[in-house]
Amino acid sequence: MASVAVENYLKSMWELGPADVATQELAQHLAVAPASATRMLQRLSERGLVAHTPYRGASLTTTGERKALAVVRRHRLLETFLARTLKLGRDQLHDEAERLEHALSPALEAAIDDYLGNPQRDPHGHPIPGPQGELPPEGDVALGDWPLDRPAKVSQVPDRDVEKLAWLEAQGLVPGRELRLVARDPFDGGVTVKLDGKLLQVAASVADEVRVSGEGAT
Amino acid sequence: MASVAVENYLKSMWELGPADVATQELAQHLAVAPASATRMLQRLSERGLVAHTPYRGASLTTTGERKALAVVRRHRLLETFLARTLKLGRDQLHDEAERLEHALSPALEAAIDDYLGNPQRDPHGHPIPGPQGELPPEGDVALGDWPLDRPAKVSQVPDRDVEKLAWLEAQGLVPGRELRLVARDPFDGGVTVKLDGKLLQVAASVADEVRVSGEGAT
DNA sequence: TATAAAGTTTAGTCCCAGCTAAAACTCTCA
DNA sequence: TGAGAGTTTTAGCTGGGACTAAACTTTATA
Ligand SMILES: [Mn+2]
Ligand SMILES: [Mn+2]
Ligand SMILES: [Mn+2]
Ligand SMILES: [Mn+2]
Repeated sequence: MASVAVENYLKSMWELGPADVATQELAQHLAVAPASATRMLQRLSERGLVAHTPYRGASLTTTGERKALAVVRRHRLLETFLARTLKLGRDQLHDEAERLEHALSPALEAAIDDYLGNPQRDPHGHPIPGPQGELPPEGDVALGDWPLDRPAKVSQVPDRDVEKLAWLEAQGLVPGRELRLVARDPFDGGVTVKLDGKLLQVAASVADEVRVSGEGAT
Repeated sequence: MASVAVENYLKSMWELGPADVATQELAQHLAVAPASATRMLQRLSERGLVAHTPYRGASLTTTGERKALAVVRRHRLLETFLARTLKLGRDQLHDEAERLEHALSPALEAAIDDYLGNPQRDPHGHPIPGPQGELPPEGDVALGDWPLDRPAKVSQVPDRDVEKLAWLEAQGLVPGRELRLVARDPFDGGVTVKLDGKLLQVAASVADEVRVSGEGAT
């Protein structure tokens, strides 16, 4: 029903939301000219998928969000499926899923979900929306915001940025890994963590994209 | 590089070739108006993928055939992959592969090929072209053309027609199955086969789409 | 508070790929 | 051989989705 372009716009809107998204931000995220984003927002608004206030920004309607979550679900199921079957590394998953997500029938989506045993998270630790878009509130917190000395477990790593992902992988900072914060740079938000007895400097830009939780941490 | 539409046209040209393909035949195969097929043939001709003689028909150039075989390879690898991992039935494979085949990167194609152990045939028994489009000549022969009483093994079944496929499956007429021809209708080309001691009437339209070979048949 | 800068939308084009209707071609057969 | 039937191409239109340049709003700054 929805074209590849429409699905991509909706997914971007969801990723940048839920607050009003600026035309320019959306355009940048999709590597498209601002004028193109405006045109599309008008079409999406026409179709009731987006609420657009000219010059002010746009946000997903309930219908739009439901469709966006369907794309996110397919994306994350595919990442999980490719990792499980083909043993692809975390840094190879995103780009493949980015294209395949638009070619998955409901039947195949269900078959994959079934095969994987209804997984709750993808290999980056991102939660997988349910068949109707259900997404339980998760208590994960940005690494930079975790209190000092409290044991934590890595729950989410970024999926888009292959550079960061490779570095995290090399340092062993992957979902499931336990660590503690030993220091926080008060200016730029960078942190020093201890994992496996070793100290590691994590830049603010990276710490922003890694999420942790206290669940199951010793 | 090539759009979904272009890839589909090339694949259809290959399936209908190698002789000159009529505009109408191509259009029908793609469920498109003849005028649309003409337009596309002109564009493909412009790009050197097709040799088109107005009012006479068109055929793939070497470059065009190479690209077509790349699509066929992805299609058949995907069918094999989905069957192996998700245990999808032979009748569920084609439609899914039809869309996914356009979203497969060279890296993922290679990973799947590797995972499957470089399969030579897909679940319908169709040969899978190699990475460079290599397709060894195969000696399989239409079921209707097989001599009487000589043992044969089913090597290929159709993939597009879910009806026929379901019937074949129900009768046990699947790749690998051994059988003998016991009679041939001289008028319409239908045949009677014996498999597992039981006799079975096979209509000409079905017998045309099933291929057999003598290899490994007792 | 006026004006400049930044952000957004409109206007005008382009390409792709589909459609219908009309014109052109080819083939067959009387 | 020359209609008429069938096939193919051309002509003209549509919609999706991209672009640049120009116009318009909003926001920031002097
Ligand atoms: Mn991803
Ligand atoms: Mn992910
Ligand atoms: Mn197929
Ligand atoms: Mn097949």
